[in-house]
Amino acid sequence: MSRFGYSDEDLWASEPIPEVPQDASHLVDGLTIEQARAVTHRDGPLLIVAGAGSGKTRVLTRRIAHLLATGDARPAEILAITFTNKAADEMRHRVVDLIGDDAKSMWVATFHSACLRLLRMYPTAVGYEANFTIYDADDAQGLIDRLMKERGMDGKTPSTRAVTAMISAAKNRMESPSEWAENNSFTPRSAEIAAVYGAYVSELRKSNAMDFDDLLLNAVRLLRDNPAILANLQDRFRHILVDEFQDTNYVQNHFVTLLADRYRQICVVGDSDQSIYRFRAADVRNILEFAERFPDADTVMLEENFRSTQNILDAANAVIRLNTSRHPKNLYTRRGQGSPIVMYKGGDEYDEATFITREVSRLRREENIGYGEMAIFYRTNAQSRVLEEIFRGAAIPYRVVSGQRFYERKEIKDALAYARLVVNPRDDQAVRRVINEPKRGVGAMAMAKLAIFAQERNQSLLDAATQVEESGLTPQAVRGVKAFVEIVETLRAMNNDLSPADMIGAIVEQSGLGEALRAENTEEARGRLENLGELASAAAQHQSLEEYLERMALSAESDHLDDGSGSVSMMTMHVAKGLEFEAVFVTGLEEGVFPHSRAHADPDELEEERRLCYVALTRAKAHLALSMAWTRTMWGRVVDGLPSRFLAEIPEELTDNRSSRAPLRRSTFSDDGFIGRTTEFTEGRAFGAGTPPRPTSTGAENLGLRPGDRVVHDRFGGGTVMTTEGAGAQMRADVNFDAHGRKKLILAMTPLRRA
DNA sequence: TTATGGTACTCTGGG
DNA sequence: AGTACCATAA
Repeated sequence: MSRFGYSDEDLWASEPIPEVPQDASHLVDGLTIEQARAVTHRDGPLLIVAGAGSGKTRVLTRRIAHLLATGDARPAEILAITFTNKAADEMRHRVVDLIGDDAKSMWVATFHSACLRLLRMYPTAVGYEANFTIYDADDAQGLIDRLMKERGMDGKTPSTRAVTAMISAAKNRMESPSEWAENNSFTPRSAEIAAVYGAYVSELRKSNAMDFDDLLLNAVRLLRDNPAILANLQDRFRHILVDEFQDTNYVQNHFVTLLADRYRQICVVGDSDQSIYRFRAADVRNILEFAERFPDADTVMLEENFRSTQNILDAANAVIRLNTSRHPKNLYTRRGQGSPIVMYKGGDEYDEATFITREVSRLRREENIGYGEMAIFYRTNAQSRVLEEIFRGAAIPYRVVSGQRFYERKEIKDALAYARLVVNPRDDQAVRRVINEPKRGVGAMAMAKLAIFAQERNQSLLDAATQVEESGLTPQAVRGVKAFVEIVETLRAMNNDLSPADMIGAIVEQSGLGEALRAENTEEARGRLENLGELASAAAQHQSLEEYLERMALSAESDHLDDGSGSVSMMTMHVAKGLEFEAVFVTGLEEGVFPHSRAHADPDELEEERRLCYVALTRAKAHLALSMAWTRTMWGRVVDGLPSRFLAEIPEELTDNRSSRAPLRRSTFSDDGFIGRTTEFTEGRAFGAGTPPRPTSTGAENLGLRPGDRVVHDRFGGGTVMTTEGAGAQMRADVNFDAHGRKKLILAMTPLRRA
């Protein structure tokens, strides 16, 4: 058994085939006819079109159990692919519950971890050493940024971000740098971008490292270019099941198709309406065209929803119906109409959050719904802060299910960078990360010189660093580099004798990270130390540092989420996919927030936002509330918002408008455009009853304002226009007020005149 | 040359 | 409200 925890013998271990197949009939108990068809279908490709809440996971797990119980498959012949580790774990547990421990030798994994496992078994077939490490998104972007700057690109146009995204997209389409250049000749600076892409690829190889995209890409290369290995794996994985197939991209589809090509025992499950990973190169066509790729495929449609009330389904259907590229479906439920969908339009995000705490308490009190059965969704992570603040104030237990991985915290990444060097001394990005962490006098200049020195000698950074005396660095820098080399070598020697947990401890102490944090003596530093302690305890569960490292690299924080535990869950709508809650709150339903402003100019993006909305709404079993805020602080500035189009798309008869008539928090009126007219709205007007509190225009949008113009605001006084955008009723201006700072205002709502 | 404090810029989304 | 980048002091 290798230190990575996988081996060939492991893969080929023979298993006894049950002499007498177990009785499998109980595995279709309680299923609908269509579900049972999906479970018992044999011989040939199968597409399961599974609407939201149609019992998809149940069908998948029953199908696997059924394959095993009937003796049609041995556990070792099954490869089941999901998108999250959490889904994989759950599926494995549920199958084990159904048919027992035999099932443990199945491969139930995410695309990334399945590919990684294969690559660890055959690294040399794709030109890697077995101890390759994984570059996370930060490492990748950092490397690309450096390569761009070396080529005189300043990282502005195109931005490092944009180039990183282009390279990732190219990899996911399996385009080489030269192919990319050909296909993108109209992209500004395409030749330079292609050069960066090419250099990026070779840097990764030189460092014996792969990025996330490489895991998929190299796995496909492994299969495509090594017929013997492919044949072996096809024999091994005779039964392939893929969950969330609508979110697969070109490489993933390729991977699955190669493996399934021989025996064609492939079952894919998905719902085109829930495809929300376009930004990750997911291609809905993979599911829409599955039947063309496998002409002998059978299709099962699961249209009965077992999760939500009809009101919730009607609302979700009303929104998704407006998309054009989809398989029309007709979701129905036998659960009855249910309670209406609650709508709330708050003055600002604090008011919105306060409404949610009130409603959470009411649901708990009157409907007897536990906190653990409630969830709050938002479009972007930044929106969680105010919600957390208000929940803390209301003393309601909550937890944020962060999309951010635990290991993205700085201290964790630093410790893991040392660990990566222990495993793979050629990991240059890890050297760059921690050679001066904690500070040992090796700054940017020293690092640049060391890199040139290494390049001249065609060595990795760490190898070059061992001969730093010859590099011509300043004495201070030489001392620092030598100390660093010493630390890494000590740690490498220790790795043979220490457990993973002790290794993390040794890393923290030997590197000086621990001491630096203790010296800081702040609350924050103590928190970071605690995180490092957590890292060590988590490592205790693993065989080796190597194995732990890769588990960390591919794990999301949401994977470690235990269920319920009596707290209200807060998460992005993307994280929410696949989950369900008794009560769901969807927040921030404002144009520009949700749908995100990025989608306004792009119909495809808008369709994706709509699918995201569909996903969010269909998470709710019994209670659904939608809310927005008329003003919201974003980027530290107060911004006016208009209700999301999604709100208007939901038929009014399904809803119950609970917008507050109570006097709003002062902050609502202290910072935005309609101050000074509050009496006009508060006297007898149903503010918040579903209409904007500003029936007429102030006329400020017709002043023809341009940057540099001086203006006077009823309350904020004099100011200078910085920028304007839009026109007519939608026209906004960014004004820098002499006494009140910068505000972003919708002019039609703003009591503003020329100075 | 490196460490540090102030200013600019950004916030989709995740393995 | 953070974080990245840049000018300035040590």
